[in-house]
Amino acid sequence: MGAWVSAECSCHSVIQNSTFKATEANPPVQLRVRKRRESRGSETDVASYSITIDTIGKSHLFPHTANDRGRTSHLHTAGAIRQRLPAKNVYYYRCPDHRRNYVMSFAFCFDREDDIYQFAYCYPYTYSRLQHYLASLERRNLDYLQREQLGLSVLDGVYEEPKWMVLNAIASFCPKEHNSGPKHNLDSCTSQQPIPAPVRSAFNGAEGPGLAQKGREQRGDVVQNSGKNGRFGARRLVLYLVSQRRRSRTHAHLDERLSVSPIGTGKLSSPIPKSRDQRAKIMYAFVRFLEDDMCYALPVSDVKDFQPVHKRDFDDQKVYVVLRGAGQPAKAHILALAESIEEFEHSIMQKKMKIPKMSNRNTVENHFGEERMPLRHKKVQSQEQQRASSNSSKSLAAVVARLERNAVNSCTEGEELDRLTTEEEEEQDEAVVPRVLYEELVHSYRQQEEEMRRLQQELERTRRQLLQQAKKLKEYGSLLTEVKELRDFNRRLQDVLLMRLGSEPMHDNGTQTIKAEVVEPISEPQEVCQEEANTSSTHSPSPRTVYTFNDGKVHLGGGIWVEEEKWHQLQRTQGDSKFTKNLAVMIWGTETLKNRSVTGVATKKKKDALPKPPLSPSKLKIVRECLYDRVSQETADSAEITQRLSKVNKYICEKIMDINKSIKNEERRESKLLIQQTVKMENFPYDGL
DNA sequence: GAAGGCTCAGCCTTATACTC
DNA sequence: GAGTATAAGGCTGAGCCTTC
Repeated sequence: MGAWVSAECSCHSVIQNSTFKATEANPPVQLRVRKRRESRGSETDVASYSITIDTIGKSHLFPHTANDRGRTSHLHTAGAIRQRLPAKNVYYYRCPDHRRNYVMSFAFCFDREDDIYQFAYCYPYTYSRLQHYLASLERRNLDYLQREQLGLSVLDGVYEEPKWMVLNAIASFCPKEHNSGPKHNLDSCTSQQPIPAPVRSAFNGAEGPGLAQKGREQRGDVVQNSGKNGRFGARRLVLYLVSQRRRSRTHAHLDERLSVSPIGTGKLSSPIPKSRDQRAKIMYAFVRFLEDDMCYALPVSDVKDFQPVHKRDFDDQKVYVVLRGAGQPAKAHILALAESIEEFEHSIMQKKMKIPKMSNRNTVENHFGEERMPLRHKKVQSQEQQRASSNSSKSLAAVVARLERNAVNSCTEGEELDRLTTEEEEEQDEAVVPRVLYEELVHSYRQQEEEMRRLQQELERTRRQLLQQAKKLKEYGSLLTEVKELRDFNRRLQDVLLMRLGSEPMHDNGTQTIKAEVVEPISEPQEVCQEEANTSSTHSPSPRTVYTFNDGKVHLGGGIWVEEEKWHQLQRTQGDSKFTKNLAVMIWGTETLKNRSVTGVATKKKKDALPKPPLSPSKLKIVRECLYDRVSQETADSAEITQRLSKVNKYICEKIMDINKSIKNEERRESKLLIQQTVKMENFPYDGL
């Protein structure tokens, strides 16, 4: 079919206000109707349509509406007969054809194409809940409220006992946009709002003994006008209380019982029978004049157009015209009614009657010399101010906390009815929150708390991971620094090695150098390392030498200086062994060497031998470097160089043993010489003889 | 000055113990 | 098992002295 449906919505549609109301121009929620290819038996003319509401998100649903099966059961249709759509025919699901948006779909058969069908997505308000609320209203003992049994409805052979309130007529006074259900109607009826209060007074007075003629005249107009604006009249409200299955019968019964026509078209029977004796007893009114806030107890006859029926038959918000002093009329509020002045005094002394503060002007004394600030008035005032200031910024947590507090209070009271009573009383001061909404808010709050805990745990875990990463990064930085140092050290070593390998003698311009004296001249010039410049002034500058000559000494490196002459002699020695041994004697001397070993390891040949102190590794290094310089000048074979250098320790060890051997031989020679001299001395006398 | 003998530093071998 | 450090002993040759 593919046409838009004029889906008129009631004001208590779940989709707030008019969002559910589809129009052809700009449908906020699209109702797409598609004719189904089916028929109901022989009634082929009856069209069956599949109605789909596009992009209706979960936020549009009642909290408990969408169950686990994704269905909703609170769709209603109001055509000729108002009925509830079966849950099995209503579907709520994600539709792939609508980009996986939520879609509500239900099938419906339009019996008559010329009729107007209204679909309403209503918030459920159960009969039991309504009964509880009515009970709580009864306990408030409102003078303008009376509840009585109106009639019985037939429901499958079982007679219900619906009760009806005369306030149903006033329910229609509320504007359409505020009429969101039976409970709201009742709230509106029983409140002190500008519209219900005078109407209520007029209504009570119209059929009751205290109704003024003017009020009687106004009643019909007000009711009639309100009935035009209101969506649900009295009869519609009745429909909430009785069974729908016997609507016509029950309705007729109610009409008969009420003896009324539809609201605004006929007269109402007296819903609140009042005793004239009760009215007759009201003799005095305690009033406060607006002009000076003075309070007086005056006869009710001084109040213009005021004939109270009972002690609370007045509107404390209404401004009455009261004859004051010498018959001068003045505007005043009625604070209380009593049979006598003594009763006023007694009530004030017993603090049963509170005198509200009328204005913010300076303190004034009332007739009794007392000034009282009614607690309730003060509470309401402060709450209104607080509500006005913080209503917009009220957080979800605060709302939930309040709801939880109310729930706890209600649970401690035990009885459900008491809880409802308490709730209804509180509802006068605070916004009413449905229980389903409360439960949803609590559930949402719990979920958010859980989510917050989870996020906090995740945050803590992430923080620990960051700390570990930072620690690893720090370790990595130190390792990186160490690697860099090692790399630099290795590079330096490589440079030194390359320098050693590339340091060749040296002169190519005829200038004699030190090494040229001891080694054979090399035909080709080679690069020399200029790592250490020759600062000696006694020799011709040789950029190829690696040793520093200064003041007759040669610096071998590591702070080791040797005599230049001895160094020259050393260069003339042949063989690695002699070179190494002589260099060792030059560096350490024989006196040091005879008491040392190369590595400090004790000899194994003698079990009780004590280890001799080792030679300095740095000086050993110098010896090796000198030998390396020498060998590298003779050969470029690294293997040979390595092999020859590996004998440095051995050479030095041999030198040490040779020294010791020499010493021993010397001792032996001395001893032998001594023996020989002794022998000569012993033989001398014989020779002389 | 030449030849021979002696001395001893240097070198090599061997043995031992230890480490890798 | 290979390599190393240490010690001891033997071999060699240069150097010195003596002798011729």
